[in-house]
Amino acid sequence: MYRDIIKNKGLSVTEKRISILQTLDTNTGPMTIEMIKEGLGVSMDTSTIYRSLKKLVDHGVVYQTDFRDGVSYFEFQGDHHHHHIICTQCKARESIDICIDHDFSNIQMKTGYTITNHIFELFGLCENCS
Amino acid sequence: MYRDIIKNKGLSVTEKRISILQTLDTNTGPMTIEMIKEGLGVSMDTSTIYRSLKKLVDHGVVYQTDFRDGVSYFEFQGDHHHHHIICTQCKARESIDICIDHDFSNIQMKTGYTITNHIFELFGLCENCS
DNA sequence: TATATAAATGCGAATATTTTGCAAATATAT
DNA sequence: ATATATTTGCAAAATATTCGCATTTATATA
Repeated sequence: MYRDIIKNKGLSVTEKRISILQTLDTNTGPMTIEMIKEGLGVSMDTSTIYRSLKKLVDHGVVYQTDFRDGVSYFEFQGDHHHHHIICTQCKARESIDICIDHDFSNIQMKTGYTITNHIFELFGLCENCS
Repeated sequence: MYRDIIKNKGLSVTEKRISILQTLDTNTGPMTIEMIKEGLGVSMDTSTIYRSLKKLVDHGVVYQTDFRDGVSYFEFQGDHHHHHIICTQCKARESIDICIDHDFSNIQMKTGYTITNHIFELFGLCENCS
């Protein structure tokens, strides 16, 4: 339940935030703010979407990523999340089901940080563009 | 030699590009476009810096990353490059000398992509902000 | 359940990074 | 040395993202 996910992170539970999570979870693949705004049933101010997502990302509920095309992308992150590979020429994009080591406890120890989320993306040339 | 690095990637060798690489290599830590512009001895148009960096990044000569503060960061990438951990609250940032598996040959096989570069960054709360 | 405090939201506008088109200059290949 | 392809500067435009403030909504405590 989205309500619980939000609550368990110590965040305020609002209808807006639930809607955002639902929208991300329903759609497959990363969404931009614009896409989320359209995907939502309800009307929501853009700044609200930005602010909500920032909280959700910082608490590891949503995966935020960057495909270097000038916009941020967001994806619901249940227990898993996946990464992507992007063609720097034609901008094609695929999900990859790997496979970086997500155990960051060493780094937490060394740095003293509490790690809540991360970004990992691969770039290159797709088969056609190679 | 910067000249050779550029040439070996099949890119045109220009004084501008050499200067950019030199600037990145001289300074320690990730630089924004603004920082690069100031760090350069010579005058260079902003769009030239952007365009040059795009090429250098796409060919794996420069590491481009995103700390989610609205600007892109660039770092010279010799044989190594390093990743970072960023505090989502106070924006503090440290380098980490790990340690993700940089052997992407499996993924290249599976996807057919030729991987030229990637991004990997950790986010969380630093000791003070925890 | 009612009340006080804290946090989230909408609105409007501002900020500033990044991109683009075109002509001139420079690099590359033959 | 010449022709072709690429890069650069200039100036302007596009647009994602952020911010302040008043209002509404959520949370915690009695």
